[in-house]
Amino acid sequence: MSIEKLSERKQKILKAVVDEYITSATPISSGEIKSKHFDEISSATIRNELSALEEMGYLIQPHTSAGRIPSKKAYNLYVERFVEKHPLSKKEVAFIENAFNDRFNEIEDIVKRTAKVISDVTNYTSVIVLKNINKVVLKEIKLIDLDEHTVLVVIITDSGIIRDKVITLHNAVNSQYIKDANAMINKIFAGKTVNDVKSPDKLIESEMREFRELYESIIAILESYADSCEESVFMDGQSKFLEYPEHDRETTKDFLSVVDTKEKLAEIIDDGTDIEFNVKIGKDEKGGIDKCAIVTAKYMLHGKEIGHAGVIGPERMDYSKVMSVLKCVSHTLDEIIDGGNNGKRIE
Amino acid sequence: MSIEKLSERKQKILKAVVDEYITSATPISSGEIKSKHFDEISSATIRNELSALEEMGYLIQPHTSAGRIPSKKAYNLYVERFVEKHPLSKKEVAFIENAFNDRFNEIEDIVKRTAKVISDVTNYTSVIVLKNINKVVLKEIKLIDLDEHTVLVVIITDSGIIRDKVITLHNAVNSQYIKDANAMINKIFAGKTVNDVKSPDKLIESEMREFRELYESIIAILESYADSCEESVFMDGQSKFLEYPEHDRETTKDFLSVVDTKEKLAEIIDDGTDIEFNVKIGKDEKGGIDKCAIVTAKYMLHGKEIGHAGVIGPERMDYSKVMSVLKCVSHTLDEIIDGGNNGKRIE
DNA sequence: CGTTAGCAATCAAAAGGTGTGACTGCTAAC
DNA sequence: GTTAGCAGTCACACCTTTTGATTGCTAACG
Repeated sequence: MSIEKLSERKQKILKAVVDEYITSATPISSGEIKSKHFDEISSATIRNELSALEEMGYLIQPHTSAGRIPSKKAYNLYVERFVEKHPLSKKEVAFIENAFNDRFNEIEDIVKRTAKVISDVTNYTSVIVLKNINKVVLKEIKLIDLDEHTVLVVIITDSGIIRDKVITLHNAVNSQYIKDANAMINKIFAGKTVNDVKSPDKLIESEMREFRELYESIIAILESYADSCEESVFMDGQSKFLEYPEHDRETTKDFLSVVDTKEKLAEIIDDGTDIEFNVKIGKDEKGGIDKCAIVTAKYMLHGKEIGHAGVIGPERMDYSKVMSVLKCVSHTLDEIIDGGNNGKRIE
Repeated sequence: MSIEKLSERKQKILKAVVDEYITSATPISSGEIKSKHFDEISSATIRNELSALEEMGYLIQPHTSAGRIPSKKAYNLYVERFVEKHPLSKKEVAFIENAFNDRFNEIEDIVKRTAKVISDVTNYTSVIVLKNINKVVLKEIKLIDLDEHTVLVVIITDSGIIRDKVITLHNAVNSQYIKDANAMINKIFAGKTVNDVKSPDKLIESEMREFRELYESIIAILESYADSCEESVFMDGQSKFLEYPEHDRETTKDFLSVVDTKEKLAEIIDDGTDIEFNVKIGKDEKGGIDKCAIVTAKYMLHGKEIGHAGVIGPERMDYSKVMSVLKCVSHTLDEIIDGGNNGKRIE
């Protein structure tokens, strides 16, 4: 799999095969390439080159009398070398911008729209995974006594995301008790990550014995918070998966079982590597879906990673377009959020 | 489609056809019925009866030399008349009880488990829709000033479900301002439904002009709250859909496009009718999925409807089992929640 | 030596033909 | 009303043939 030296012409021919296959999904013949890309050389010459490319593992012949289709190796090379800037049409850019050009309420709403717009413009299934919140740092925990048996717990993190829950205590408590508990809890939790807090140590437990019931409830809330955040996965355009004929029953089943467990999906979309774009072609030990390509992009906000957006489609997906769309959506989001219009109408 | 008088024997034969078809998914012949259900009468007689049932629209013959398959009409009759109590095996009941016999944190967690257990035991795709919260009555809105530009808004409803959000104000405010605003807001909102509040009238707007920014933010939160609650849909076992051979490409696409838009799905699962079980067979003007049956059950808690749970499978689904499972899960949930162990380990 | 034309070889996919078996519908007798 | 018996039907499986696209090879060409 080292970088073999491919002659200029071989590269051009290989690119031609992939380009053609992306749109036609049928094996590409030497004649087709000649007529559409290389009218100056004969089909026989192209045949020789194709034969060599097959030898090198870039092309596959389904059967002797068929044209060639690209191998995974070819797609990987294609993504690495041949994906050029795909200028989106004015219509497409307008469509993307328009999608956000409307009142929106909160993060969830924005994310849903983002998923929808990506799926609509690319015509593939889109997935968005919000960053695992376990790494978020707790800023403050507020306890507010509603009455003597119920307390409202509000969790505030450094990213401003909060969660709350009303808990019911078996023993009656008063305001002072709550204040004391609050001080103690903040002393322990403030500045820690949700993950740190999830597995409390014995020492803390003994310190908190006075507020045992309250303390345990808070731990439970944090756990549930961490759990629920782990799975903030949004999808759109699932039904588009079946618009591609190579997605047969088996592949669709595979796709659905990945989609079914959000954790698996999140792992695939956000695989921990720190690069802008990631392309996974086919299925390997580390997951993926057979006969499918998954293109993911890291989404940033104010220099911080906020999540990953991805697209699931056939191996022969329109990589340039997908990448351009992911980039354009990212840009648009940036501008809108930076506009500070959070929660207001954009005008 | 009126209730035609079917002789006892016709009914028995029709039931036999449906029962057989549910397990075999192949057209049922007269001989099969004779050997498995009616050894006392001849296949010729059964043929005559089958012929009559076909005439009446209960059965369909894919072609002259094939057996018969049930029509939608047959399924509807079957569900109405022949679905008997299907005693779940001890293993199944234990499995269901076990699923909840563990620490769980909050409503979302319970719902996810419920979806999973229903899908696992029935082997169909499960869907749970939590009741549209728009009908929930607002009990109180609490404003808590965090600092002079940020206020925490907490919404408390009669079902104890709350939501909160930190809002940022452009103009600095003090505690007294917040207190006044809080009083005013409660005067207006308390006792109303979220839906009522979503479209405020002019009069209120003029009353609130002093607190305009705050007021508008709260309306926005309520709207977003209503929106997000409308879509509390949970699914499990999507990939099981393809385990049924009659679910071809077209049907799967249909299924996925319903699943794709949670609103559509929610509408199908919770169609507003006030009956315990609802069975939708095939697709009609009011939605549904072609070649599929959707069985839904109303889930109650303390006499109040909390949502609907449903199962999506082939038309020939095991209706008795599905209904029994839905009932059993409902029971188990009831017991666990009534145990008051909300947020604690069950022992 | 790379390139090319020409041509036989290959093979999937489509089209056509045949047999088989599982049913039914009908008829006539019970 | 029920039944046995039998002819009729038709999907399905299997095979063969045809078609057409495409290749690989070879020999000639510049």
